[in-house]
Amino acid sequence: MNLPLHKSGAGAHDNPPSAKTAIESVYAAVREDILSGRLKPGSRLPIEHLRSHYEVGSSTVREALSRLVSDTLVTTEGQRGFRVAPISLADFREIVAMRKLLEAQALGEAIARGDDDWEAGIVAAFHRLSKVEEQLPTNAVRLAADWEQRNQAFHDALVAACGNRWLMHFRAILFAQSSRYLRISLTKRTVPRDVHAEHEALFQATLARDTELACRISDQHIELTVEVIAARMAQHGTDDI
Amino acid sequence: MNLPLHKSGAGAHDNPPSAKTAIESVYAAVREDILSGRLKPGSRLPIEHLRSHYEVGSSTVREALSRLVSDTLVTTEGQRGFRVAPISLADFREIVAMRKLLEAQALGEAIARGDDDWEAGIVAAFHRLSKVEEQLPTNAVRLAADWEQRNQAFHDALVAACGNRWLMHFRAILFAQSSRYLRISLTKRTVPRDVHAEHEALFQATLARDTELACRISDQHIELTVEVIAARMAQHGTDDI
DNA sequence: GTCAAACATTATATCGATATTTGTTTGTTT
DNA sequence: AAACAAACAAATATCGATATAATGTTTGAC
Repeated sequence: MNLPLHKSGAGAHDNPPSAKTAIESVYAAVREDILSGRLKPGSRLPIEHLRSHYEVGSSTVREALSRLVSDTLVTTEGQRGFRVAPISLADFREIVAMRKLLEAQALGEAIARGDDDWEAGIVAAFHRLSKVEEQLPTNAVRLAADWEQRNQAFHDALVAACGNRWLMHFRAILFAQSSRYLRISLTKRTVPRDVHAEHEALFQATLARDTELACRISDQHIELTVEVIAARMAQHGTDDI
Repeated sequence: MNLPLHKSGAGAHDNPPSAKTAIESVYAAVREDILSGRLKPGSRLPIEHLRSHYEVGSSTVREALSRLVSDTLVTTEGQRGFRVAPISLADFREIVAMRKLLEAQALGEAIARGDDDWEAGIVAAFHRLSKVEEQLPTNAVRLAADWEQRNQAFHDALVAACGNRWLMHFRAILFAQSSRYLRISLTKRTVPRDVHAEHEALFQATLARDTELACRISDQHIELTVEVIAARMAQHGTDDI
């Protein structure tokens, strides 16, 4: 967990805007702590604990947690308080299935509708991602956060021209859920995989406007994470709860 | 809007469970008021107003509204309070596009995995729906609420065997959004349409396990609502905001 | 007559205290 | 010793009050 951050305009997120109000600060902080795994899946989120930790009132904490509920990062039942949403291999498989569906759909629409600005955005994002992926083998741990940011930016750029806001919304939710799982595998690589090659192939196919090929690569790209996570979770014994 | 309901265990919803706590009561009530159109799209949701109306504290209202935010039925920006999520024809078109995608996917998986219980559930739900659709032409207004409930139950039954919880979750969100629009057209029918025939075709194709046909019918079934809503919204001048 | 700045008003965001509920421990009974 | 019940402890849900920001209005200048 972090140090108190109330009224410090920090927070390098794009999805939850800038975080001006106290609720938004706590929302962003808890969200980040969940995504990063600092708050363990299934663990309780005691109000009083968070309240003193973030130095805010209890209602503020409750409201922040409430907003995380429908993001499905936090659960709440009856009168038993809040919990970090649990994870499981089965859940991850369902997330992956959905991501394949939505990502392919978004990619197809983006390819059909994208203009020159869209292409330029992809080129730029791919360049930034490539830069960090070159050094990734030697400096994996140090660059992990940077890579994750640029990876997301690249994938966002690919579908930026997709006109459907609902598709983008659901896609963002699933991406956040995925990253909870993927951070498990960031530190130690169990399944060999040339991620950069996948990204490059996706990059080429998209700019060539080859929808069918791009979608096929996207599917594989997402599907490959399953093996990685399955291996890690089996090894950790984290496959339930 | 409704009468106060705090601590009265009412609420005929299934999605938001039974509503035991005050927050859940307010959540369910506001949700229903939004879906039914009693709370107009884009209108403000002043805390004090709701507080006295539902006879609860302000924090309770805030928390209930917060949970509606990520359901995308309520919006909130900065320090400007809460609003009912706006509607627009463009938004509805995007919802429809997503629903076609997800409904077809869910239907396909359900057909592939469904067992006898699944079939039985469909038969029962279809029977219940048919009963009310027979009388619909003569008694449209009186049966509207009943029809809506059974219609949802039927469509839920069709995809009940789909194993992907995320798919079901997103589907439920979109269904709720849709119903905000569809209630506009429930009272007065502008575009002639034999809904029962569509339901029967969908019923037959699904039980025959003809995935391709069922998905095609499902697509058409959803797509047809666009014309209905487009006509109504143009006529109402509600196409923006 | 238009614009802008200070003020008043309204409503939001936030807080800490209180009342219920849940979970646990202790003590009693068969 | 096991099962049950009552009392205790911890944490949640809820409340109303206060501080703070946003909005609307009046006043004053150009």
